Amino acid sequence: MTRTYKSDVSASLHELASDLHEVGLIDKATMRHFDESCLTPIHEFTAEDIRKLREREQVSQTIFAAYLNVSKDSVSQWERGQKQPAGPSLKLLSLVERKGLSSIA
Amino acid sequence: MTRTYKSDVSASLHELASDLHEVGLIDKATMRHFDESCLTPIHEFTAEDIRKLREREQVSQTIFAAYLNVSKDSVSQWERGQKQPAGPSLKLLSLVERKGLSSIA
DNA sequence: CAATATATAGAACTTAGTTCTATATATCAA
DNA sequence: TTGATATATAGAACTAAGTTCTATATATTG
Repeated sequence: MTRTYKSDVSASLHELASDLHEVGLIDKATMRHFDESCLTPIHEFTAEDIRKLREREQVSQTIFAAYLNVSKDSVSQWERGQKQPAGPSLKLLSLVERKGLSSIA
Repeated sequence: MTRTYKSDVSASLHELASDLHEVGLIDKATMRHFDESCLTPIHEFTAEDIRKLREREQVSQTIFAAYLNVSKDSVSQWERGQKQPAGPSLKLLSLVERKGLSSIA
């Protein structure tokens, strides 16, 4: 199964870098840049994007909201372009986009 | 590797329930209750909890913040009890707690 | 010494996220 | 048919999360 390959590699790489850091072979700045370069870049989501994403996962706004731990009204507002998801919400939407709803169950 | 077993099961179960729903064998209400019962319950995090969690992952506030897609100041405020993480932030903290930082890379 | 990483502290600001009510359909069971 | 529920839109009002900024302090590193 290749589905979790990426995160396992990330975990291993981080552990290696972390160990190298502890032993003093790489400094904190390098460690920081390493970590940040590992992070999947996060993009904006249009109202349309969000609705498509939710429909791809075949769930109602209520269920989608429950997965993200936000209110159903928030999801509704996102999909109508009345509110823009920010910070941590964008992160969760990115995770769902890349790894599916069940990855954040 | 057992690390992703849980989410694979979740995915499969959701797909099965989803198919049963499409075929009309279970209604939307049941589908909703099914999905919500699948979600890992989310609890509050004290300032201490968050600091411990971050230290377990061996990263600075800055890096931790980058993973969650929040500002470093927010993490600092959480750890000092000045602000309480809410909704989507709590969800991300729960994911990190259960599956590790790399699971949300 | 100078520069950077890390973390605390506090203040001011913006707006995301919540909650509430109302409206409208569709589905489903009695 | 009727009543109850699921789903979704709409708008208003409120709270506080999250952001950004500045200042301070310490430790580390070139």
